[in-house]
Amino acid sequence: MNPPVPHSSIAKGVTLHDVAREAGVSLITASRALGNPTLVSKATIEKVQEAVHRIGYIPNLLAGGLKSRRSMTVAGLVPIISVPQFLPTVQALTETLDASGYQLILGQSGYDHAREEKLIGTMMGRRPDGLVVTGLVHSAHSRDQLRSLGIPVVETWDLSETPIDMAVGFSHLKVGSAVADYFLGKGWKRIAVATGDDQRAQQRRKGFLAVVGHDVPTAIVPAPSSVALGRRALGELLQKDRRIQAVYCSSDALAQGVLVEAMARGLRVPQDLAVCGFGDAEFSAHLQPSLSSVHVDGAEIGRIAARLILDRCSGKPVTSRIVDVGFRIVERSSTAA
Amino acid sequence: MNPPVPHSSIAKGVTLHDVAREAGVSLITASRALGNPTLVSKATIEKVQEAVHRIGYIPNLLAGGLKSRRSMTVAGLVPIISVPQFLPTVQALTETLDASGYQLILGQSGYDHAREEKLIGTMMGRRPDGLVVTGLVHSAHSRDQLRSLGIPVVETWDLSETPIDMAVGFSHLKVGSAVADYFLGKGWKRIAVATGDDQRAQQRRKGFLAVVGHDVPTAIVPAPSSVALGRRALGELLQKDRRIQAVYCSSDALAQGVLVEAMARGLRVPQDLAVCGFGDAEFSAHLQPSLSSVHVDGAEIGRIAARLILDRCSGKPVTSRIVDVGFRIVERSSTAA
DNA sequence: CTGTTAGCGCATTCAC
DNA sequence: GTGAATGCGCTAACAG
Repeated sequence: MNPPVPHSSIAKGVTLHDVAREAGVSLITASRALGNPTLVSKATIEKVQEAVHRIGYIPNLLAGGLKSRRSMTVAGLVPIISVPQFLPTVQALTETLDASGYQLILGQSGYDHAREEKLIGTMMGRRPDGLVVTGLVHSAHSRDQLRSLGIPVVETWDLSETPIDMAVGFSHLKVGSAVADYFLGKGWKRIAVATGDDQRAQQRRKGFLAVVGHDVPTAIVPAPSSVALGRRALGELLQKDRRIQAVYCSSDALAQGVLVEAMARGLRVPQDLAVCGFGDAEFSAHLQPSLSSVHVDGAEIGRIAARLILDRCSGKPVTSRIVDVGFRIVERSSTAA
Repeated sequence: MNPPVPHSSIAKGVTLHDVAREAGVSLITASRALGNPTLVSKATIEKVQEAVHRIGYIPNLLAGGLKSRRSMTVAGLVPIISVPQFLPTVQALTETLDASGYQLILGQSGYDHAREEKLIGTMMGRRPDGLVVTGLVHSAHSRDQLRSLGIPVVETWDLSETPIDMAVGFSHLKVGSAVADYFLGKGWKRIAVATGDDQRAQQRRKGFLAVVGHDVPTAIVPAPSSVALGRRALGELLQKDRRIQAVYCSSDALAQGVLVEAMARGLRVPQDLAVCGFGDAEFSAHLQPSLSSVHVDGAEIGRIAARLILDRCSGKPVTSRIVDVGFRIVERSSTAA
C-alpha cells in the first residue's frame, strides 16, 4: 500500500515543524496535507509526504489529541484477558477499531470491583473516545462518572435494563432457563449445577433454577474456571447426590473437567451422566464424548460494540442502543440421550 | 484504598486549573501535590486532594505526557490475541505494567508483515514508553525505526542473535531438536510433523529435522492452528505414509486434532501412534489420552518483559538484555510408550 | 516549600 | 489554497 520508504535516518525528535521546513510550507499546511488533504493542493501534498518519508516523521498523536479532543483510542476492560469466552470479542474489537484508525487500550479488572473503579479512573485519564466493558460496570461511582463524562460506553456480554449508555449482549437469565427447559424436556429429574462465582454465571444459574422450580445440588468454584476445578466440582456434587443424571456447567472448561472426572469414576456420558457447558469453545466439539454447550457469537459482540462506538464518535445517530445477539444450545453427544 | 468519593457532579472539562483554584493554591503546586507529593506540605496535599474529589478531577495523561515525554503506556504487539500461547504473556504483561501505573496498548499484526509495519508506525505515534512484541519484528524498516527511536523494545517468545534491543524467550530450534531426541530415544523411526506455517513453528521443525537427519512426512497448516486443522493434518500425513509411529505437532490444538482423528480411524495412542504437542495448554493434561507437550512459562515471559521495560524507563541498568526462559518436555500418555 | 515562566506538538480558530 | 496567531492541559525549569 505505502510506497517503499527510502533509507532515512529516522531521528528521535522529528516534529511537524521539521516537515514543514523541509517541504517549504507552513506548519499548518503540513498539518492539513496529512490530516485533511482535501484542503491542500496536490503538489503541496506530495512535497509534504516526500519530506515526511525523508526525515522519518511520526505524527505525535498525543499532541494532536490534546488539541482536537479526539485521542483515537478506545478503552477496553475485561475481567481477565485469558478467559477464552471474551477472546473473540477482544479480537473483533481490536480489528474493527484498527480498521478505522483507533487503538484499544486494554485493562484487566481481575473480577475485583475496587480495582475496576480505579482502573476506569486511570483509563479515563487517557481521554479515550469510548469505553467497551465486558460485563457491566459494577461500581456505582464509575457508572456516575462515565455518565457525566458523556463518552460512548458499551457494556457487553450482558443486557441491563439500565445500561450506562449502550449494551450488546444477551440475557444470561434466559440462557439458564433455556438449558433448564432442555434438561426437563429430556426427562432428567436429578439435576445439578457447577458454576463459577462471577455475576453472569450466577445469573444463568438463577434462570436455571427459576425453571426447575427448586434448588439443586450446586458446586461453586472461583472464577476463572478451569478443567481442574470442574473435576473437583463433580466430586463435590456426587457427594451431595450420588445419583445425579445431568450437570449444567457455567463454562466449557468446567464441563470438560466434569467429563473427565465422570470417566475417571466409570460413569458413562451421557447414559449415566449428561453434561452441558457454556461458551462453545473450539475444543468442545472435539472432546470424547463431544460436549453440548451454549453458543454465543463473541466476535459479533465485539464488532457491534466497535461499530456503536465508532458511529457515536462520528456523530452518526445510533438507532438501537441495546442489541441482543441471542444464543443457541448446541446439542452434542454429552446430552444426546 | 481510596476514600469514598462524596457525591460530586463530575463535570466534563475539569482541569488541574480548577483544582488549583478550588484548593487556593497555584497550578504547579496542585500538580506536585498529585504527582510528586514529597515536594509539598501535608496540609497542602490534603487541600488539593479534597478539591480533586469534590469537583471530580481526572488528570489528563495526554497533556502530562506531552510535556513530560512519558506517556505511561507500553505498546504490545501480538499476531492474534486469541492464540492461546500468548495469552499468559499478555496477561502477565498487563498486570505487571498496571502495578506500576502503565497501560498496555494492544495491536494485532495478524501474521502479516506489511500490517505489522503499519501498526508499529501508528503505535509509535502514541509515544509509548516501550514496546513488547511477541515474536520478532519482521519488517527491516520497523527495526531501523525502533532502533533509532531509542525506546525500549522487548522481543519475546523467541531469541535472536541480534535483537532490536532486548529479548525474552527460548530457542525454537532447540525445542525441535529436543523433541526429536526424545522421539529417537523412544526408538520411533517413522516420524511425521504437523505444523503451522508461522516462523516460530517452522524453526521448531527445522530443529527437529536437524536431529532426525532427513526429511519426514510433513503437513503444513495456516496459522493460527486449530483442532479441525489437526484432524485434517493427520489425514494428509497418513496418505503420505500409512505407517507413521509418531507425530510432532506445532501446537496443542493441532495435537488434539491429531488425537481425535487417530481415534476416529481406530488407531491406538500411543501404541499405534504417539503424539506430542507444543505449548502445554491447560486442557492437554485432561485429554484422553493425556497429551505430551512442550511447556513454556508464558506468564514469566510477560513478567520479565514488563520488568525490562520498566527498569529501562526508570533508568535502572539492565544487566541481561537477552533472557532465555527455557522449556521442558512434559511426558504424558500420548507418548508414554 | 511554593510560585512564575515557558513551552511540549499539534489543530482550531481566524485572517488573507 | 495558504498562513499567523492562539491555546489544548500539563510539567520542567528555574526562581523566590
